This record gives sequence, structure tokens and C-alpha cells, in this order.
Amino acid sequence: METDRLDSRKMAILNAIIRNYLETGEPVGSRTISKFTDLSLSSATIRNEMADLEELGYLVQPHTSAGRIPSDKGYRLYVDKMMEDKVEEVNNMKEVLDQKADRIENLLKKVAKLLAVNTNYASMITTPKYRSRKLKFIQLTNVDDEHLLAIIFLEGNIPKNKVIDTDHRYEEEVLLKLNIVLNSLLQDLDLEEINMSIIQKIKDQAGDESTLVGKVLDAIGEAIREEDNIEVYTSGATNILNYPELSSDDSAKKLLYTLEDKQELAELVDNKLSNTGEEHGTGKGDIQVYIGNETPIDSMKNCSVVTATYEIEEGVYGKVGIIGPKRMDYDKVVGTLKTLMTQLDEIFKKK
Amino acid sequence: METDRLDSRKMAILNAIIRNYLETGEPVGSRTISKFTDLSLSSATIRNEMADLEELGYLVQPHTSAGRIPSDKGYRLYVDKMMEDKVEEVNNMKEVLDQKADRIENLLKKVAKLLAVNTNYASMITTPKYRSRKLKFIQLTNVDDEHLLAIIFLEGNIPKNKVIDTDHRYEEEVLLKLNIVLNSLLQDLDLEEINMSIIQKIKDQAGDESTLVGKVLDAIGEAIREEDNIEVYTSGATNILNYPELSSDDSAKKLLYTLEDKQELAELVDNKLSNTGEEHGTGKGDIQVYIGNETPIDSMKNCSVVTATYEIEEGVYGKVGIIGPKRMDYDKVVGTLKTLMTQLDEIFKKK
DNA sequence: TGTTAGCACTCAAGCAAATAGAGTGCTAAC
DNA sequence: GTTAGCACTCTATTTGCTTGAGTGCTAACA
Repeated sequence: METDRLDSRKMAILNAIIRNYLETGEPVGSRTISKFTDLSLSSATIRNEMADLEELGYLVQPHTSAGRIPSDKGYRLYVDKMMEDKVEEVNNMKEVLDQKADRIENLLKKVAKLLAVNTNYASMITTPKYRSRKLKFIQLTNVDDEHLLAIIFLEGNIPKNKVIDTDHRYEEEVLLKLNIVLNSLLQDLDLEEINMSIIQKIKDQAGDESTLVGKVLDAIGEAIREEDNIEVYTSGATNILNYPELSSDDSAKKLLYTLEDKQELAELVDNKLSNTGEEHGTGKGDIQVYIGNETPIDSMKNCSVVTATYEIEEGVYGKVGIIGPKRMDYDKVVGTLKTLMTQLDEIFKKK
Repeated sequence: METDRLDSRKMAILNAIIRNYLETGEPVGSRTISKFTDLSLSSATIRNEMADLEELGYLVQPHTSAGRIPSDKGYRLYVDKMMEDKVEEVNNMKEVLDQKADRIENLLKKVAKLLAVNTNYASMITTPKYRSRKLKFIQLTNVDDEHLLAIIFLEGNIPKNKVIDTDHRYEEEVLLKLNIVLNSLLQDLDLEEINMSIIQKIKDQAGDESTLVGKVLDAIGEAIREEDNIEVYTSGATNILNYPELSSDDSAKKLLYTLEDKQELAELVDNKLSNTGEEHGTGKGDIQVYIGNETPIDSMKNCSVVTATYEIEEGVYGKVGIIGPKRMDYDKVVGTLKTLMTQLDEIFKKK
């Protein structure tokens, strides 16, 4: 790799090539650059420089007599450079988001849609990941002769309902007593802390109603696990069909499939991005850019993925991401994500 | 339209043509049919018959020297005929569905996926439509110093939670009293029945707490409206890219967009399909088939849509649908939907 | 030594003509 | 009523040719 430092002229040329390619999506030739920039260099000189840049791995030639296009490495350099002097800009996303989206689920869907519409790429967003939920309180209520309702209130003000089948109606007093037992023994525990000894203690105190206790504990477990599940919402998947380099072949099919089958995305966002991200992420504002092969999903090897992390409260965070062609408008995307982050921040802090 | 009755030979030929076309997706010629069927007729004879069938509007010739493909009218005849002597077949869908899918939302998503995987077409399913929900009971509970939890139990065993912001903690007694007042006055009412006079009555009885009552009523309204919202889940959208006649042009793009932007689907399923459906629906088992132009959505004019209505309980129903190319395997699709219906039935009845 | 002009060369894309093949309609014979 | 045969039509594929963009290299220039 010899001297990987590029002199300023090479830098300028590379920059010009990338910018041009971002616009047109076509390989760009020496003559174009010779005119396009104000370097006042002839096409021949540019050609020499381009040959150098190719040798250094920043450019690629699709075939002998075509212009050059940026390699992943080229994009990488461009993006890193760009992020350094990115100015914060704020637009009016907030208005849209501020209209009360009571359930977080709806808010996230809205965000995804907003991003997709604004950028014209595909977007995804995950539900926030809690380390592990603790039980805040539980309450059993009669519904009718065959059903009890268990209201399970989890840390983070999350209420969950579970309907429990029963074979008879319970006396109010019994429920009241049970509620007290359950709450006094289970409060502020998470799944791991509810062990056999505690369970036994509850059953002892519950006396005749130990079957019911079993069902209730199952319900609690379910509720916590449910809330632990990360869900992914996507939007604008069809946008990628607007980019010829992605919509050809069946690569588009695979990509669309990945976006539809959130399963794959969920695993990914959770595990991989957070690890490999360190490497290339620029740190600033917690935005990460994955170019081409840097993304861990096969079907996205021809794409770039830009992700950001949002935080709902201390330690509770989720991921937002934009998926587009490698020649995506990084500038705009990063900008959009940054303003989104600040605005989400305000919304959450206020709540 | 003269004598629209086809003799049995024409019928057999039309049938053979359609079957063949369903398989290959290519225009089918006279020679193919001459061999393919056991009518032992020469290609010339078939040609004559085909010319007749074209004149009658059951077949279409893409261009002079190509074979014939079925017209919408041709498909229509085929489907109607097929539905008459369709045998009920039951397969093992049930196993998949039976694993407790506690929340109906998850069940529906599962169903959509199941259909898409089984048929290789796109599928959609709506949440069930209730006429209007009545309030079964409501219960207020303290969460902490700034929040109350309202558990709103709706007709149909649907629990909803609403967190209400407050400026202080309420005494347990106050809440208890309020619970009683609310329940005694609101039980079994739907949104329309909760009028100003009732609201006033509650506020009178609540005394000092009338601000809280206002918030609670808002929460109830929200809960009921939320549950009234029809949502649509789709699956297998990318399957349609497997059918060349749909994936070409940007017709695929539009179709995919329609499937992604559920909004459009929701309106449609709700309004249009249920009306125009009568016309062509074959009644039996409540399955309706819309071929090509019969569908009310523009982006689906090149597709066929098969829908079925499922019933959760008396008067509470939703729609399931399959979207595929006109040459879809109607036989299989209708069969699959029928078994799905019976199995959903069993699941719901058991609950 | 860096820059530039010029030229030969390469390759993809577009175009037109040629070809092959599938399928038809019609006529005449069975 | 059925069939064989034939001329005809039209699409899809192949082929060769041309065009133009772009390159690399060399030689001349400042």
C-alpha cells in the first residue's frame, strides 16, 4: 500500500469523480473531469492521475474503455472526509413527529416512513432494546367466569396484558390477597432473578391457588420476553427499484426479500452492526456508514447502509438505518439522520 | 355474444389451453394442444376451434403468429367451472397456526406468511372489523406519582392500556370510588352512546376529580378508535418478481408499492371488494376471485386477486387475500384459502 | 520534471440485415 | 367434419458493422 497519503490534487480529482458519479451513476472519464473541475488540467494529466488512483485502489474500471467509478475504498475516503466537516442542519421533521404518536410502535413506523420519503432510499428502524426488563407491578382482575386479566407493568412504563383462562370465578378477596403476595415478592425483579426458591415462597403463601400462580408466572415470563423481542420496521423498500444498478438481475429481488423478511434484519442490527461498526464508524454523532462489502448482509453487498443509534432513556437504545445504492447522497443522508436524532432526543426527553 | 354456451369439445380445448398456459406462461399453439390432450385431434382442427374461441372472446392472440392466451373472460369461465367441483382438502396448516399466538396481530402476520410461502404469491390479511366496540369495564390504577394506568377492557376480550399523566398521586380510595362510578355509568356503551349527559353525570359524581375524568374519557375514546382501525399485513410481496409478466416494466414497482403502502390496500379491502365482489364471487365458502380488470386497484390490473372472509365471532370478520399473476394456480389458491378458513374457524371457536 | 497533444487501440452499445422457428389461415382432399 | 399441406406472418436471435467514449502510451514542450 506504500504511501497511502494522497496529495491534494489527487484528492480533488477523486472528489470530483465521486461527486460526478453520485449524480449520474455512469462511469466518469478523464475529459469530463478536465472540464468539470477548475483545476485547469488537460484530460491527459487527469488520465495519469486516474491511473495512479486506480493503482492505489480508490477507483475501478468496469471495462477497458470505460471511465472510472469509485471503489468501496474510494467511497470510504470520501465519506470519512465529508463527515469531518459536516454542519448540523435542522429542518422541520419535528412537526411531523410531534403529533402525538402515543404508542412507540406507531412513532417508529412514522420515522421509518419519514426517512424513506425524505431520502428516497429504503429505511429501517428497530424497536428499542432494553437490557432486561424488571417487573414494576402486577395486578390480577376478574374479567368473567372463565378469564382473569393480568396487568403486568414493566420497567419503563410498559404495560402488558395477559388474559388467563380459569375454570371458575375467583373471589375478589382471594385476588386481592394474591396481588399483594405477588407484588411483595416479585417487585423489581427481572426474569433471571425469579428463581425456584421465590416461586416456591409464592406458592406457599398462595395456598390453594398455586395452579393459578403457575399460570400467572408464565404470563409474566411471556410478557417480559415479548418486550425483549426486537422488531424491525421498514419503509420505502420499493425506492431501491429506482436505482438501475440495484434493480437489475435478481439482486433486487434478494434485497427486497431481505427488507421484507425482517427476521434477518433484526439479527443483523442486533449483533453484527454494533460490533464491526466500531471499525469504520466515525464516532461523531454516532452515525455509521457501511459501504458495499463492509455490510454484513449478503444481499446488500452492492449497497451502502448508514445507521444511527437513538436513545430513549439511559441505556435504552435502538437503531435506525438507511439502505441505498453505493452512490447514495451520503451528505444528505448523514445530515438527515443527524437532525432526526436530535429531534427524537427532544421528543423522548420531554416525555 | 350469440350462443354463449360452449360445446364440450370447445370446453375441453379451452381448458387444456388454460392449464398449459398456467404452467408455462407462454402463448400456447395448436400443435401443443393436439399432443397434450387425449382428444386425438389434429392441430388443424384445434386451430379451427381456437379461432372460434377467440371470436367468442375466451382467447386472445398477442400477435399474429403467436399461440393463444386466455382472456379475462376465459379465466373467468375456467375459475367458475373449477369452483363448482372443488373438493375440500385439508392439510397441516393447523399445526403451524396452533402454536399459541396470543395476540391476534401475531396470528394474522403468521397467516399472511403461511399463505405466501404456500402459494408463492403475495398475500394480505386485514385485522377484523368490529361494528363498534363497547366498553366492558375500566379500571384505574396508580403507577407512580405522575402516572395512572387505565385498563380499558373492550367487548371481545380486548384489553387496552393507557397511561395517563397526572400532577399528583391519587388516594387509593379516590380511585376506587372513581372506578365504581365509571363502570356503573359506562358499562356496555360504545362511543356513540357516551354522550354529554352521561359525561356530565360522571363529572358530577366525581366531584373534585373532574379533570381526571376528562382525561380518562379521552383515553377510552382513543382505545376504542384504535381498535376500530383496520390494519393490513402483507407477506411475500417479492414473490411476484418471480413472474416475468409482472416483473417487467415498472408495473412491478407499482404493485410492490401498493403492497408496501398498506394504506391503499386497507381502504380497498374495506370498501370496494366487499361491494363489487358480489357480482363475480361464486358464493361457495365465501371465496371471491377478481381477474385482471375486475380488481379495483389500478396497479393490479395485470393480476388476479383471490379473497376470502374469515369470521372471528358473530359479525366480526376480516379479509384474507392472495395476489398473483392472472395465470395463477386458481385451483391451489382456492383450495388453500378454503382449508385456511376452516382451520381459522376451529381456532377461533375454541377460544 | 511535470504537463500536454496526438494517435492507435479497445470495448460496449446501437443499428440493420439475415435467419430460424413457431404458429396461423386457407384450400383442397379424404 | 377432419386433416394434410403450403404460403404467409411475425418475433426472437444472431451476425456484422459502425460509432463514440475512453484509455494508455509516446513524444514534444515549458
